[in-house]
Amino acid sequence: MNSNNKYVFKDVEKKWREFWEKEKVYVFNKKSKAKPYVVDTPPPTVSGKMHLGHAFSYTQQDIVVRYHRMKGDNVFFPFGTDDNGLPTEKLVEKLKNVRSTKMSRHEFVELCEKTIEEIKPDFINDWKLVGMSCDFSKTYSTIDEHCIRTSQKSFIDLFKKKLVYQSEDATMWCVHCQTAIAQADLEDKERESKLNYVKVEVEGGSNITFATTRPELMMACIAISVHPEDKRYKNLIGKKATIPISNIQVPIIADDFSKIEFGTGAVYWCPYGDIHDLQFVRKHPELEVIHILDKDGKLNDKAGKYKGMSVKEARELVLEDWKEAGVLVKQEPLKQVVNVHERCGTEIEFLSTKQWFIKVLDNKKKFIDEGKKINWYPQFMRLRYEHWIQGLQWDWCISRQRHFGVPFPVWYCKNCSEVIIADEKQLPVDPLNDKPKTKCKCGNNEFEAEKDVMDTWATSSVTPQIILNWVKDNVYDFDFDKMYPCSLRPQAHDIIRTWAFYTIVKGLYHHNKLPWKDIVISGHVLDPKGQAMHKSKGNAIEPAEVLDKYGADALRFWAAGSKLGDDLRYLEKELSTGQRTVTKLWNSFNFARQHLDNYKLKKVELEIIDKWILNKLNNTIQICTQAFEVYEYSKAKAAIDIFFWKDFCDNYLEFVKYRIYSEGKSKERDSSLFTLYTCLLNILKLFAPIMPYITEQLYQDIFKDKEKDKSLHISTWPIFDKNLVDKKSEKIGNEFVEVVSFVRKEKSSKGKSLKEPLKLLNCYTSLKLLDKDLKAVTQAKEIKYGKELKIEF
RNA sequence: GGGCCCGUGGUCUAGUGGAAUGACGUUUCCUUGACGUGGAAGAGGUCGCCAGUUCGAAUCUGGUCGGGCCCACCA
Repeated sequence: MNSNNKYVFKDVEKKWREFWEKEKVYVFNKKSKAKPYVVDTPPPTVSGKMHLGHAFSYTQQDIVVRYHRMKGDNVFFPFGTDDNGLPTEKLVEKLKNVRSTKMSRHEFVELCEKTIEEIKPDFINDWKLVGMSCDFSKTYSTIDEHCIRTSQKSFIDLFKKKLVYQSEDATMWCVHCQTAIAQADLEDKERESKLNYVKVEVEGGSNITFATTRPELMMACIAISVHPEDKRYKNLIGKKATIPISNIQVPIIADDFSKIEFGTGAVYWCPYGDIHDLQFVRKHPELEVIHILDKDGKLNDKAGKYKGMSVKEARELVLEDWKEAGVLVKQEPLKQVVNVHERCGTEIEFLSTKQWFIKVLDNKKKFIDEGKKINWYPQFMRLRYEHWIQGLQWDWCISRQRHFGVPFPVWYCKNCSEVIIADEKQLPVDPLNDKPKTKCKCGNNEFEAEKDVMDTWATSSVTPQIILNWVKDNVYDFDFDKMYPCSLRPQAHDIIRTWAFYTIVKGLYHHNKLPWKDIVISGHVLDPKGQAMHKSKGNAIEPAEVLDKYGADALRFWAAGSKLGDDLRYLEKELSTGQRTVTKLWNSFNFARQHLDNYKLKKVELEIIDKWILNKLNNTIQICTQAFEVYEYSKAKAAIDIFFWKDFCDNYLEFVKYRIYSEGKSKERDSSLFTLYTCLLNILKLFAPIMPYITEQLYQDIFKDKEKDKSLHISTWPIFDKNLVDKKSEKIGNEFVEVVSFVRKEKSSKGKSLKEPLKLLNCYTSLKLLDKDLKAVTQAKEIKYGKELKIEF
């Protein structure tokens, strides 16, 4: 390395990435007796390419994990991918231009497996490029045998504990994906709708007008309700109304669900138009539900002339028919918020189907109480968890009428319909290919397989069990009972209601123990205007571009700048700040190494200025350590950044140059070299979690022979050294800085160079001890000590 | 409608009771001894608004306006 040496981040990153892998620097050491620190890493959904949001949040995780590793914890930082279920199916459909509904299941599953194998290596590599210190020696996939085994064991355990049940009832249904979905899979969408007022005849010659947004369900109408206190309709309660066109006669009943003020106060009920229909039907068991909608969203036989039409088509036609019949008396525009399936944006319907559910409603209080025992960072994120639970209206529907997912370990007896659960020893099981180990209780040996697959969340909610070897198949070499729970769950805030919640549910149900001690919630990356980044909006930035232009360390430096849990805008200029920090490190260490090449660390009597900077270093170590302990990586970053750039480079290095360059051996020079060495090494360590590449390069260049650790990243985290604390030197040093900056200001305001000599400097008596330093730094020919601060050129 | 978060120089941001932090931008100056992707100095803020608590409020309380997110939504 010489002064013309430029830092080429691409070469450096590649070199150390390969080194870390070869030397197994991040591989979990099961023989270590240190305290284990297990990270329940989020398995990213395989989606072709990493996006900037990933780079952002995974970097933040990696930073805190690297701190723990250096601190001496025995870190297990696994890596897996989520690559089954609806998101994967959607991806494969898009990449291969196919529709799963138009293929055989077998064919489609094979295509999924093949496609995933094609794209996964590059996908995982993106995580390595940003410098993730995961143990990549073994990665899991949520559809591999180990995970299927774990997921199926989870199901069986819940089944035995009667925490999972099968039910045939109205459930939320996506007519596009043609599967049941869970409450957590919903998203809100505002739409312009019309409230249609329809006048219908009532027996005895009177009439009633109801208002509806869903004309298409007319053929399924089973009742009209009015508020019991509504004076307008009191005399109609109990009578029958005739729905036009269909000529169905329905009762007019009293129900306080009908609001007197909304619409006309009269509601027509066509189960299932929305969730209220369910509640209504349960309240009125005497009414028989008419199922009019098929799984594909088309109206069926019971829809009469509207049979075969989609909801949208039927809506138009019914309105036309009503208009023609003269019963559509009014239409008013209505802003309506509807629930849509988050994966495809399709408005959900309610269909009566048979599904598997995990009980959650019965234990809301327990989940909330237990949630309080987890350390949430930032703390307020716990409220999102609690509010979600409070708002839950459904048990957790885990069955999906899809193809590529973990199969239920379930058969049905062809004779008596008994549910047969697989034996735990035969997992993983595919009921379509395998058979139960024993006959049915009724003696029959013929079975029908459960064809549904599990929702991805049903599997990703057991990541702690997956990584800690609950199924004891030794894919991961752990004693589950000793290792569970994990130390940390890092994740983003949008999946608190799903991943965090479901994982807690499973942990409590299976082990009656929370899955982790800490949960750290990260934010999202936004575009420069503060909008969410979406490929479809065209404002998405690819990490590959950023890595190519600025390097991983600069990207990480940027990601470390957001406050814990906060969203962060992507402003390109902030990447160059990171890049400049890398350059500054490179240059300052480049300077220092000329003087440290043959230096051996030895104890010396320290100069006051050296004690001053070591005090600052100590404070910085303390601030960084405390910040990292509570996952406040951005505070740690700010502290080390200021220490390095302002205190160390701008001040300290300038203060000691004259001693460093002085000829021959001297106490003063030795003191400066000791301090230089100590500061530099600790700066590297403090920056190591944030910028692993440049720091490793400098460590290997300058310190490797002297410090012995094969990698900076498994060297020890700096410890606050009481012996270096010296309040008196700190005070004098601060005064010294004050005088120096006074002199700099005077020179600057006169347009003079900082090297301009001074004829005379008047300064405080307390600095008399620093006469040599002052003369060297200010270029003063003569210094007079007193109470004044004054200069003469 | 309910809840949570936020509102600090042109932009972004630190700061939960005691003289307003840093970055970017901007202006002036400084290049023989690591770095001009640098250094020094300067300009620029009624800390959204109003009221209250306090000796003292960016910080606490109440209200208000504005932005973001989550949840619920009326047939």
